[in-house]
Amino acid sequence: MLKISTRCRYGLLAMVELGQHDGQTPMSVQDIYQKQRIPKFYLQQLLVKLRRNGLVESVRGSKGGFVLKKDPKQIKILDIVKAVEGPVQLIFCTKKAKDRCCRRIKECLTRPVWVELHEVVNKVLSERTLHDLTQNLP
Amino acid sequence: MLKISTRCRYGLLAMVELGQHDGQTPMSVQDIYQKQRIPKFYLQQLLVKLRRNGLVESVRGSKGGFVLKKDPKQIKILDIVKAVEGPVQLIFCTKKAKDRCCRRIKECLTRPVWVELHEVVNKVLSERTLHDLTQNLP
DNA sequence: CTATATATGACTTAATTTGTCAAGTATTAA
DNA sequence: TTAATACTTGACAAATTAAGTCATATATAG
Repeated sequence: MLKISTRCRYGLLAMVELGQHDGQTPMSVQDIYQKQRIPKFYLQQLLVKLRRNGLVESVRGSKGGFVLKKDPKQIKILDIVKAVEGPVQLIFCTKKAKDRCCRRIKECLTRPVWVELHEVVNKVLSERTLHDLTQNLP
Repeated sequence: MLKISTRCRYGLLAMVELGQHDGQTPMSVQDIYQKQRIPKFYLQQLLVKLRRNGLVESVRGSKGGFVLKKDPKQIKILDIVKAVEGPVQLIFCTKKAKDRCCRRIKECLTRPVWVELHEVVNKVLSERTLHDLTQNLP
């Protein structure tokens, strides 16, 4: 429970790798694989998701690969997590989805903690950027 | 990823139910089931875990059931979560288990976010108590 | 004694995660 | 143009974890 999935870890690792790279020439899956030893086919899948979510750009053909699409300062960690995993929903009774829960009063007595957790996690993930990680700044 | 498991939700629901109860006479699995509709056999398992972790006391035999073992103010939500699920480890490279990770330098560039998440989650769970929930206080 | 409860551990079933593969399409260096 | 390189897609399989059930044993109030 509440474990960071490999999808997330790998996804962030790949992004950090791209962030460390020159920013001009594309890095191929092979390149990233050689640095991080993330299973190649799996990594590829994740990169596709990152591309579809506008975080990286792909360059096809020989010498192709992937490049960050934005300034690392503009890339929230939350964006990366969402890209590879979908929205971070610790519970299904946030404000937006309130109708899906709380039919029983007692259940709602437990809700505040989960909501607080949900908020605090989303806060951290949306305050930190890729830049924070590649620059070793707080 | 990062979803609250039913074990946690059920476990906390059961504890809240016990917290709402008179605190003297035991509540049977059946009683809790009737309030919360948590699958009976599953609930039982969870209660056994809560007992083994010193959060509830069991009274066997007719009119038996479960009672909170401590003052709700002394019961951290984290205790409950740990009881039903084991330690909350978002990642496996916290200070204590540092040796199990970070063999690759780059991987550690991603570590700070996960550590921060880990800490923030554990903080919330250990600051909130059962009493906070049953009393609707912040 | 008996009805009611918990205790325990094994066992299913379902869902999710993680990872692989194959066949195809696109691009470019040479 | 061609060979090499790389991305695209969707299906699939293995492994792990979560969720839920059951049978049997043990304890106790009345």
